[in-house]
Amino acid sequence: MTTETLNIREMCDAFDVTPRTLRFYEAKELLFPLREGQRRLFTKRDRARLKLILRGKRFGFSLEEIRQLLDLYHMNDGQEAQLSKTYVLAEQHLADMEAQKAELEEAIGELKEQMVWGAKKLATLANKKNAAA
Amino acid sequence: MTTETLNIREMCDAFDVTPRTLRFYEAKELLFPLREGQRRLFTKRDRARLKLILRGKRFGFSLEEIRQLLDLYHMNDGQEAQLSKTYVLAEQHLADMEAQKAELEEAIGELKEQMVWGAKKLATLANKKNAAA
DNA sequence: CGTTACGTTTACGTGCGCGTCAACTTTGGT
DNA sequence: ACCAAAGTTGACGCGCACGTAAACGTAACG
Repeated sequence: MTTETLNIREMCDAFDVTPRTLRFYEAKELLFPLREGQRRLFTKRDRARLKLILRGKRFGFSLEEIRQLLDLYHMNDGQEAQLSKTYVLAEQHLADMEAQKAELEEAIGELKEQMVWGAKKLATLANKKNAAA
Repeated sequence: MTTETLNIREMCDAFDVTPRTLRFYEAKELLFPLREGQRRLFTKRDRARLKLILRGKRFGFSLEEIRQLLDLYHMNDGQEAQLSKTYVLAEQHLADMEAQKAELEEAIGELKEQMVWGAKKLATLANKKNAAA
């Protein structure tokens, strides 16, 4: 094994975030790096979680929402109550994401239409310039 | 024509936002309501823009990014330089949105997998309870 | 043994997207 | 004429997601 764990700098470089961000996420209980003395060691688990965190952010979820979602990807030892609660949460998130996907597709379609329109407008302007020359 | 323009309350009800939000968007030059005395009158144009604003927010764009995007849907009278600049911006936004769509699909797939896993776990726990009874 | 590099905690600062008064004008109803 | 409802402009406040500076630890290198 080359690098079982990453120190904070390696972690930052790997995910293009700042140390502050990683410490902040730890304080918010989104990450749980090991400690070597007082230094943080980020495990494979932390890397998987961070990937999901950054993805969630891109989808517009708050860190608190993401924290709850992360539990789903960590349903190892939970009791049934906790587990099914997490499951329900995941269902809602899934619904949100599929709604967002639908809206995104609609928005992409509309934006493309507008761009076709803009392209035509640009073409006519270019023609006028040529005609004037 | 029944209601050519909406006052602030009607606008709020129509889009489920607060007056503060509408005034804030106007201050940020995202909306340009007419004035009847000092009161705002929101036109069809404002309604179209607000719809796009709220959509943009759901996709995680900042108000400033949205403001620039809105110009595309308003390419009426611009000069060629401005227009082609806006077009380039739109291309980037489109690329962003399609990337987001791809990632969203991936995320949906992964989440579904995890949920299948969670469902199985829940099933085994339910079985154990029945067996104990 | 110093100092340089990297990491740590603590704490205050910042930009965004509004919320929430306060004080005032304008309008419609009785 | 009066009052309440609705709207207006400041101005300050707040939660989130970090940025940033200060003061300190420690490990390694020359």
